[in-house]
Amino acid sequence: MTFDELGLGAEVLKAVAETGYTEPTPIQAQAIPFVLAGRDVLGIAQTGTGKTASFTLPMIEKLSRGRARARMPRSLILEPTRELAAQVAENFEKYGKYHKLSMALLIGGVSFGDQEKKLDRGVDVLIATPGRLLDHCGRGKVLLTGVQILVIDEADRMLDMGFIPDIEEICKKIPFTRQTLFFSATMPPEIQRLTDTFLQNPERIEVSRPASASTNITQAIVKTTREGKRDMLRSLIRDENCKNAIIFCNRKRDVSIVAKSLERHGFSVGALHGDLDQSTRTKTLDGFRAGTIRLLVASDVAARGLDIPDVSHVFNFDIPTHSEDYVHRIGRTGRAGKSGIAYTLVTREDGKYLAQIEKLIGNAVPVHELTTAQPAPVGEVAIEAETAAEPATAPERKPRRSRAKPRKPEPILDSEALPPADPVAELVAETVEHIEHPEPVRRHEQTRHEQPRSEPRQEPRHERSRGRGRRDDDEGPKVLSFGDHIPAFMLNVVKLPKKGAKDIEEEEIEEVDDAGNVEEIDEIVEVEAQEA
DNA sequence: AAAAAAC
Repeated sequence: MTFDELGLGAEVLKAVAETGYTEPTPIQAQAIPFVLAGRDVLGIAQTGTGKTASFTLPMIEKLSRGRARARMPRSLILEPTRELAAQVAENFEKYGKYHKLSMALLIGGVSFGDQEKKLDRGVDVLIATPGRLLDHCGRGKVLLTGVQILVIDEADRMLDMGFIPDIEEICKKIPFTRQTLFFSATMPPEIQRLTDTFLQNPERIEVSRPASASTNITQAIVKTTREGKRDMLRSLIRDENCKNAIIFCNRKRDVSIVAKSLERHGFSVGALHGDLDQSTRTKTLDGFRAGTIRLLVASDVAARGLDIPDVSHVFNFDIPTHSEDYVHRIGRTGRAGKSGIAYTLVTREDGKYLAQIEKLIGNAVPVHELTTAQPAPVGEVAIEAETAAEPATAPERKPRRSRAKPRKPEPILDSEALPPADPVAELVAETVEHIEHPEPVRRHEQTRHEQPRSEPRQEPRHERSRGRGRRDDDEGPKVLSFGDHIPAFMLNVVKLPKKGAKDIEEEEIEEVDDAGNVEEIDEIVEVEAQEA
């Protein structure tokens, strides 16, 4: 089967040929003729199956006839994340290079000005995330009554993210005479219901999963402890001689911390999550694609759909708590016919998540043992930043002002240089730890204000906004309904037992120490809270 | 339990 047989025009075929693709993927082969024929399509497929081109190619073909009018786009593609939207836009540019199609990318986090200018000039293809599109609609800058082709991509993810009401609102603005292409990786009942209302007599096309739990991705779990994760990660990165890697964390805060930690250890690293400003997100992703950033520490914003052809490794710094996400995350490697390696750090608290993952993929994930206990000398490790030799790559430490507790001195020996610990003794120690402190309470806000402070410091906003924890010497939250007076009972804070509290405080400091600079981490968290 | 998406 070749692309010529699908009914696409010469210009599109030329653009496809120039990218080097000769053979359509199953979803392309099946969907393209139906899209060209004007049929609604329900595509059940994940990214990595060539799904994007299965709608962009025939859309370019269809839109090549006709002209756009101001503020009335002729087609609309909805994507759940900004990065995916940008990726689809690139796809259009690549395959539409021999057509004069105008395109606008409407995503949040960037200025309205350019987007409005493009809309005014009239666009053939509008690619958008729901929030920003509705914003433009509300401002009267775009009319959807001229949309002839609507694409709803990654529908199940839109559902996960709570976008369905937005999608329904957007669909109401588009005439029924449109052609609708609807893509989803899975078909939960809620999505099924949507297809019944959005689609008319659709052609259902289902393609098998791309190499998810299959041959070209080698998977393994690596046993570690919560405290030992960053050490273990570095050992793995060195051990594996990674070309590049995506490192997934479950929380945005941990993305920042792990990225800082790796940076401090001289690695070439970038961080990606939804609270970073869009220009940083774009720059980081471009840098990773181009190879100037070798390690990408990311939240699940990068778990699905991102198409980076050449990712050698995926590390799950945190095991995903939703087993579906595991498949998506590891699917960022082993793409475009390449092989990939996916390691998941697992602690003893993660057992049930691992069980769910193994159930989903249908087999047990083997345990990986480190092959070296020695840290590689910095200069010899390819993946570490070229500038790693000069310790200036580590961010300069600002003096700590927010904590009275003195820093723990740097250990003389890197922990990796120590002989491997006796696993049995370790397990016993962990178990004892666990029995002594059965609840790993992490409410450090409450422990912090027991520490004397050298100078008053404003509580980071995320702590204030959550309303728990309060220092005796600050003003406290303003509660409007009580004026400035706050009844005493509202200021009661449940005190943790002294011993437990101390342990937690120490753990927090250690964590942040390794990550680099206490102040900086606090600032990051604060900035994130403000942006959220 | 968390992430994502609008100012």
